[in-house]
Amino acid sequence: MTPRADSLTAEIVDLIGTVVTRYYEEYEHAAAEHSLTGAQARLLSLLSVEPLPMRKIAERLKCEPSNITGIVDRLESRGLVERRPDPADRRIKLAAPTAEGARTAEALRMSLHFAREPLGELTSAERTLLKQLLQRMLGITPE
Amino acid sequence: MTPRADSLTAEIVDLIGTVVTRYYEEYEHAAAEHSLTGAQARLLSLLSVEPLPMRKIAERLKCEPSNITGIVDRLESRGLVERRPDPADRRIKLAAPTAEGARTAEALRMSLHFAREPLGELTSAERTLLKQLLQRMLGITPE
DNA sequence: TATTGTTATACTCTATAACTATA
DNA sequence: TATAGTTATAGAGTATAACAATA
Repeated sequence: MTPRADSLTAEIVDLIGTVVTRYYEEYEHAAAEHSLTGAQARLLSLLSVEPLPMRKIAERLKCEPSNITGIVDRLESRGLVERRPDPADRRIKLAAPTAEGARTAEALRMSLHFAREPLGELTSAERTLLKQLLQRMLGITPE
Repeated sequence: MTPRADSLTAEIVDLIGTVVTRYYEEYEHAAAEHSLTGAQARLLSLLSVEPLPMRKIAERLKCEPSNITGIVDRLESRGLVERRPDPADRRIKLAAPTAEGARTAEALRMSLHFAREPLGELTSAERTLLKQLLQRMLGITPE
C-alpha cells in the first residue's frame, strides 16, 4: 500500500483540483457561448458520437432517465436534436442530433480545444510524458 | 505558437476530461455522504480556510451574490455555518463555520484524499514529475 | 451615491414516484 | 411481468432585477 497522505500527493490533489475547476469553468463558458447549459452541451456532445436511446443517455450521464426527457425537449425545441423511432422496438426513442445540432457540437468541441491553452506551455516531449502519466494514473494501458 | 490541434494534444485533452469527470463524481459522492450538495460542500470548504463576507464567497465561487444567501441559509439551518457581524462595517455579514461545520469540512477533505486512489498507481518519482508538469501547465512557477 | 446583503422571480437540473405503451 | 419513456412533484442552484440598511 503506497502512502497517500504524504504532502506530495496532497500537492498533486490540489493541482488536479485547480485543473478541474478551470476545465469546468471553460466548459460552461464555451457552452454558454452557444446558448447551451452545461448539461445540454454534454448531452449534445454525447449524441454527436452516435444516436442513443433515452435510457442509455441517462446511464452515460449518470442521472435519472426522467431528467433526460426535459433536456432533450429543450434541445429539440431549438432544432438541435430530434427523436427517432427504433424500428426494432417501438418502446425506444433514439435521440439524434440534427444537421444544425451536429454543427453546434463540432463548434463546441473546437472552442474547447482552443480554450485548453495551458497545454501550449509544454514541449512535445513533456506532453508525451504527461500523457503517459495520466494514462498510468487512470489505469489505462496503452497497447 | 505551438500547434494545439495535433493528436497528442487531443489525447491529453481527452485524458484530462476523464480525470475531471472522475474527480467531480467523487466530489459529489463524498459531499452526499455528509448529506451535502456539491455547492454546499464547496462553500463550507471555502469557509474552513477563513470566514468570508457573502460578497467574497460569490466572487470565489464565481456566481451571483444572491445565490449565496440561500446556500448559507441551508448550511446555517443545519448548524454548520453561522453569520457574524463585521465590527468594522455593519453592512457586512461574515459567514463562518461552526465547530461542527469545521469537523464536517475536515471529514470531507479526508474522504476526498482517500478517494484519490489513482495516484497510488504512480511511483514517488513519477508523482514528482506529474506535479512539475501540472505546475508548468497551470503557469505556476515553483519558488 | 455606492456598496452589502436580501428578496422576488423565473428557469434549469435533479431525484422520486406514478403512469402509458410496448415487449 | 418487465422495460422504455413520460409526467408530476418538490428541492436545489442559477441569473436578473429591485429593495433596505449602511457607508
